[in-house]
Amino acid sequence: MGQSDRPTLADVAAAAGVSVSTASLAFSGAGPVAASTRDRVLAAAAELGYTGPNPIARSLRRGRSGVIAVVLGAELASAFSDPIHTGTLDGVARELGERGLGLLLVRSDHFGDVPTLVREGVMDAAIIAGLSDLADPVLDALRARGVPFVRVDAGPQDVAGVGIDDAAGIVGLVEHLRGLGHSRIAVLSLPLRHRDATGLVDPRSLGPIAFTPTANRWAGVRESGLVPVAAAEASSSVVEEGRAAARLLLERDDRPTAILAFSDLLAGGAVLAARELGLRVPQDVSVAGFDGLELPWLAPDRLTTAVQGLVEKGRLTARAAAALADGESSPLVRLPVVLRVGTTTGPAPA
Amino acid sequence: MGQSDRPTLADVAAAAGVSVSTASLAFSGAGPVAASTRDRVLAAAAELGYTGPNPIARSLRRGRSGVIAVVLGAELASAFSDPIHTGTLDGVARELGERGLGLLLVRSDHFGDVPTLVREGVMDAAIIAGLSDLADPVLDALRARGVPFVRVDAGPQDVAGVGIDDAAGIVGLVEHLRGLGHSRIAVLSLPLRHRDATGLVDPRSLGPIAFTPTANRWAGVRESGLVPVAAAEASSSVVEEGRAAARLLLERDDRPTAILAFSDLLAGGAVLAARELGLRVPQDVSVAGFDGLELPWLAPDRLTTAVQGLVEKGRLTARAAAALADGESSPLVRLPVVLRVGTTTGPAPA
DNA sequence: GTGAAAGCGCTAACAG
DNA sequence: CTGTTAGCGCTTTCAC
Repeated sequence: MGQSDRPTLADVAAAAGVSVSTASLAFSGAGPVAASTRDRVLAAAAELGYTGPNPIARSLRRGRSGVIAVVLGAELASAFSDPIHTGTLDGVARELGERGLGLLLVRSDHFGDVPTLVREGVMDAAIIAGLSDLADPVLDALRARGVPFVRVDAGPQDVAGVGIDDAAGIVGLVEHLRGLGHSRIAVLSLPLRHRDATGLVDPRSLGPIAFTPTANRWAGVRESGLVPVAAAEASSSVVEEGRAAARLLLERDDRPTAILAFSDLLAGGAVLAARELGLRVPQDVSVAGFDGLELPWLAPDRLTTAVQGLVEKGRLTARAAAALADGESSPLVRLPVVLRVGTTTGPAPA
Repeated sequence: MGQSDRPTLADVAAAAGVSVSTASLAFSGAGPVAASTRDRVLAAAAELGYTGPNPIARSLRRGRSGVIAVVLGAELASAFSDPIHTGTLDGVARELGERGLGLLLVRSDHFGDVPTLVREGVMDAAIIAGLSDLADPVLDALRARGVPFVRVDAGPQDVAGVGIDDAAGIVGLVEHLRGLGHSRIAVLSLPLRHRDATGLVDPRSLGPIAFTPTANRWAGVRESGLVPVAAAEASSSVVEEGRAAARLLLERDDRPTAILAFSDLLAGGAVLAARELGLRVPQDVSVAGFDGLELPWLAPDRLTTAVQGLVEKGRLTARAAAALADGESSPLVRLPVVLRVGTTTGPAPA
């Protein structure tokens, strides 16, 4: 069953009594071939069990592989378990699949070496998801190879790529909470830096922020003019850490009347924490999230959140990467987010 | 920044004043080269910005691509959102990454055409996840190409591949429930067939089962000697459908004292359904799942479940695929599952 | 230790 | 419409 003894185009051509180039045309359709000739070639191919041109040889000849790499920076140690990543990845996979482009999936541990595949893998372009630093060695390796790339969640430094309008989303949420009369609002932040632990932070002096979405969302907080009464950082965007961080916020003496969480998983954790502390949501405390996930386990509650189109973001990113692979340039796209009011936010308690 | 005008090994060889073959050896280390010569070659390479042999040309020459395809049968319309799939995929990605093998991710819609990538993508072997039918056109296409493949969750028909001991897991769960005094046990099944709707089913006449894990788990039910008092089928393994299906079971006149769900997501939904109906878990009704997921949102409860090693399953599958790519054969492996008793099962009510 | 030569399987000019 | 020719960039015998 090895791949070694498969027939080649030359075999097919010989069997059909035509030249290799004609046989090639019969398969690619990229040139005039008499119908009868083509049929003869295809018949010979079927006879020999030839299933089509060897894609590697084709790639070598064409100078293009038709493969886009997706590099997952697994600082979360869980790129696959974060619905934000998988949602985007789904969009990427759909778009590339429809275009007949291959998707080479590469895990990068970020704290380890540059993956072999980044240095030697076959790819025409790359999509970078979840790496925080423009000076990342992975990016350096790609630059050295001359492999163009786009970043998901493009930061302010980027001139190309796809991102969402984080800041506007946060501003919308803050306005929503203010409209409900909330003045004591706490922020439950996504991680600020690698390896940070879950804990309270001072919202007035955060220090440098390593992750673009986190930075963008804090920018939204500033833009909205909100001065949080308190802030906590979760070590990663998972329910457990959201619960732990929210607990720190809710056990303070000056308990906030609303928690603005930077992700829906964190917000979901905050709702659980509130319930555990005997607080009613939203009567005693309102909770808002970000991303627009469906969290069926929160039922009958539904999160108030800023909805981003994950699949769409993935598709656009894939399209950008395909453009780069074609030698075209692609613009910086910033997708809008839409406020979705659920049942977890309500009027501020008196 | 195109890939087109990159230096080749010939350029490097010329610059270093050696032959191409020597330059090749300097990079691959697969032959005797004087240290001084090698240094000269590497210096010339650095000078020219040559980052190493073109992987496509190397593949063509070697007749191997170093790429393993992972075909996701997306009958769930959600291969990425099911933690079972992503967990396995994570294991596959880790193992292949460590071996320097590429992972070509291919989505297959199952009801559409065979994806172009399955027919033309570059791969030495393939891993099939989530396709139900051995006669699937995707598998036919791979066979025609001579691409060897392994299936995740290998069925009884398979002679190779990796699976888990579903039946033993179910038997263990049934024994656990029986040990607690339960005699009225209902089954909350994974989908039996494509496009089935969520609803009650007759456990004594299920008809043909299209999905291997579902079939294997029902086999476990039979093996345990359990005659369920009722059964419901969920249209997919998600919390919502588990909730809906469990509701149907719990609203019956002869309410079961325990629900045995075929997946943790379904079980989680069942816990929610019970709570909504004012039933205490486990005092009024016990719920057991399967898979061993962590569901932090169920806190403070923890599911009683049969734990499978998802990452390990992925790693073994990848190892099997790598063996196939090397022309070796690989055995059928069936991984054990381990009963984990949580807080959602307890003594049967009097 | 190093070089020359052959060729992996295919496509794209270019002639005819 | 079809055939001839020339590589794509590399690895690998095989001589020297």
